[in-house]
Amino acid sequence: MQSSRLDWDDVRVALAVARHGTLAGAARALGVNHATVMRRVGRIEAAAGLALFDRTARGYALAPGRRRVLAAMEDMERASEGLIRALANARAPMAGTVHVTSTDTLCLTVLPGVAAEIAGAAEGVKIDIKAENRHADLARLDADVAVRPAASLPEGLVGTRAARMGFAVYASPEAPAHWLGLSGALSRARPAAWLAEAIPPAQIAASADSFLVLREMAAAGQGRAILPAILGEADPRLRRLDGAMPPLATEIWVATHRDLAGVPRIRLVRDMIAESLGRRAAQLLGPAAANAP
Amino acid sequence: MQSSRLDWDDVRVALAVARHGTLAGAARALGVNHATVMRRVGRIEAAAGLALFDRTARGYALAPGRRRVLAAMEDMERASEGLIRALANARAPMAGTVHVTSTDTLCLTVLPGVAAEIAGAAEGVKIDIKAENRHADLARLDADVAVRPAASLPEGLVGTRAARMGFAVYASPEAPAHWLGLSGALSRARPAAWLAEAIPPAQIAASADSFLVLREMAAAGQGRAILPAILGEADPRLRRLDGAMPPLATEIWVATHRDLAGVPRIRLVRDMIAESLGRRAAQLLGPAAANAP
DNA sequence: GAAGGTCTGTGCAAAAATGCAATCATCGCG
DNA sequence: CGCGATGATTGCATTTTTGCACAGACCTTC
Repeated sequence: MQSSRLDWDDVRVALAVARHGTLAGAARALGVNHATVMRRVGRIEAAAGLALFDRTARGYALAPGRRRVLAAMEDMERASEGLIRALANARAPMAGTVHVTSTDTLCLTVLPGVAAEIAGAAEGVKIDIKAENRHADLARLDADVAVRPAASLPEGLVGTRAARMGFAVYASPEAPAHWLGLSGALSRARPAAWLAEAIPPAQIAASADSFLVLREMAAAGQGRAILPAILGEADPRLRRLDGAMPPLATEIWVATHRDLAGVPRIRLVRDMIAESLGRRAAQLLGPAAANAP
Repeated sequence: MQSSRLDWDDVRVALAVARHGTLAGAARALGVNHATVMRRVGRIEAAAGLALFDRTARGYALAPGRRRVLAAMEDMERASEGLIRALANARAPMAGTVHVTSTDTLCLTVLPGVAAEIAGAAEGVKIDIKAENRHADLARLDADVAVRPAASLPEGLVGTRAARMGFAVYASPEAPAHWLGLSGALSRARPAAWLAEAIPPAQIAASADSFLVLREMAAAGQGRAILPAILGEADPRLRRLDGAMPPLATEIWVATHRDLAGVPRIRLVRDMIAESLGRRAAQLLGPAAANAP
């Protein structure tokens, strides 16, 4: 093709180099010779009229000031993944409903956006979201896909850690001194363990088994609530109290029953949810819990 | 590279074939031989495991049921354009503020989204939006970029027709019989001309010089208002009255003063606004005005 | 400080992609 | 119905790309 125009496929190798930091590593990942990778990086830089990498004897490092360029290349990668999904769907059209269960927090924040993405990618696949704060249904699994903050994955389920949910303490600006407790299903969550240790029961004014309810209680000035960052940060009525609790976070698992993992449409939905959550990782983790356990 | 994996650059040629409908036409557009185009289409179909085109002796037609695939390929193209912009910006970093003027309707609907896109693409470029319903400032141009519904472009400005703004009649469900008029700067708009012809002045209950004000008046049940589809469709308080007015639409121009058209950051903003408006063309035109003059 | 490993960079031969030109099919038009 | 135009397809020569092998640089480890 023409020498001056940007070869889209070169973007893929530039991305691999940016990720691995070396020509050799990128070459292994791509399954080609490292000389090829070097020449194609040289070609894309020539086409771009600009150096993308700093070359050292130890590897290729992304040149300073190229973050936006890298982000644009990642956009292309995402688009290519969307194309691959569209092709898979055209090859073997999927249809049917996939039942997704998650906590009420996630069902009201990120999952609707994911559902819209899926509707755009696979014509016949509908997703049905069921908010369910109990953990028990993970084993019974009357849903096809479960999206759950949890320390580990129960036996019989397969899935991935897609992101981490960060927690922080939030309260209305009047800043009451007492706390709001976590009851019911929430009492197994990681923040509940800290609360039980650090805060004497006398300081707990009220409690609830839903972060959404806790958020409203906190906004009404009833106390300090431990909330997922994604809930607390978005609420203008609340302020984050940074020193009140050490950074805390939990893995978010996206899982299906082992027997269902092979069903194409279920697999598609699981993968898209995991990918979409990964894209929102920073938002889910929040500013306070960057280095939490 | 590997034969089974999707070559991103092949997506570009598949897109060209889908657009031109023939191998030869796509080859001309890409500046390569048609034999190359044919072999690369064959390759991407092999990699996809699926035929994308129906081959006839008259050309290549997109196979039925491939609309989603085409849309995904267009997503990739958009991402590649974003990459090219990011590269241009990295090559010659732009900085400074671009002043954009438009009608209050557009300033409140599509332009904020566009501004966010620009902020994501070019680090140092800020955009300042000024709502101004008068047309006079097009000639003086105390802004850098003007986004205006108008029949034609005044002398001294250069730009493109980016989309079309469709109009329809909206009213609250109580459906009053009388109308709301267009005054001030709006009296030059195309819907005003129809209103002056078709509706006797006695039937006009009130008027305003802003579609936003007219929308509120209509929502309050004060009469039937001619509104841009993008305003009327999004408002749950309003219903569209389809037979009340023939389909009507106006070109939306995205323009700069000729002397400023060469300034890189201004050119960038103008092009991104035009592209972004084009992406929202259906939304701007609305369901009623598909075949309006 | 030598040895082993990893990495970049570069000739050279093999493989693949491309351009060219010829052929065949189809459509529109006089 | 023949004629010209447009376009797909295919064989072949050429150009480009890739893989391979090797050299040199740098780091880690013993």
